[in-house]
Amino acid sequence: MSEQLMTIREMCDAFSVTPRTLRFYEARELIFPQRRGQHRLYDRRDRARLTLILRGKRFGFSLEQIRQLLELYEPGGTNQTQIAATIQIGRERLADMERQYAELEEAIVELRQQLAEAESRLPAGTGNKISG
Amino acid sequence: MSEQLMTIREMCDAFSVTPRTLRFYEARELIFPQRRGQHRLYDRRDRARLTLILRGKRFGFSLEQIRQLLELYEPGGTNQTQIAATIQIGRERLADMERQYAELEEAIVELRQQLAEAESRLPAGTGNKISG
DNA sequence: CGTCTCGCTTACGTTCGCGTCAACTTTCAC
DNA sequence: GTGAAAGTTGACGCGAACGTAAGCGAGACG
Repeated sequence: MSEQLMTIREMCDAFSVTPRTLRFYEARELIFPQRRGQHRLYDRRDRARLTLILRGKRFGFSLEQIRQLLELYEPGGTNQTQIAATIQIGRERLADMERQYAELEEAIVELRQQLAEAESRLPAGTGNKISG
Repeated sequence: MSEQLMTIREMCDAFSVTPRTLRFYEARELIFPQRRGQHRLYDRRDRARLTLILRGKRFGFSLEQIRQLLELYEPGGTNQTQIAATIQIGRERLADMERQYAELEEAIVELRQQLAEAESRLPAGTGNKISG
């Protein structure tokens, strides 16, 4: 039971995606489910990758960028040059994310200020639902 | 000179966008440059809005979401219902951003770990540039 | 045996965010 | 004035990331 294979429908329900999406990711070589005959079967690795894919998307990365990143999580080849290249890509994504992190914090602070200001223009208790 | 009007080209150079982009944002009602005859002129407000637009995009928001958010930064109408609705949208975006912030931190930690692990598979000093 | 459901592939359609002409007008330097 | 540069409005095009419909097996069920 360490493998726990899932059908495409089970995957869709678990991750809230459509079959089309999973097949699309496979076509773009982001996941590689095994086949039982014609049918796809997804194992733990596939689920881990899908988790990373969906997360990457939420951060605004393209599927191609995510595909490259995924190589970091799979010790694909032992080729030194290849590994170094993958690491380089990982560093760039990391830098992106750190920039985004800092900027996001700033934006959150600003938005909170604007919200507070806007709320002050409303009479007390006008559709406000902060607690409860 | 408190207004400091800029032409479309100056805006493009300042924000690294194309004229097409600025006209597109205007068509979508995200910015409202004044006109001198036919030509557009951008003031401080327009620049502030553009800054917010580009920032919002980096966080993965759609232009429509950004447009709605921008109303927060402009005390547009005094209609209470309208203001309350805008605030509601602002709260939702803020929640999005806070979720994203937390998730981003987690992803950064994970990616750092993966990078460290991958780097350990390389002989020391193979294209590595950590301290520059 | 028929038919239902699930999944497969192929292929065209769609939305978003612009890029890229094309054809004009406006402005500015000289 | 004249010509080049800069700006304008359509209109069509494009890549990314899927949606959607068509049509074809393969099993399960009664």
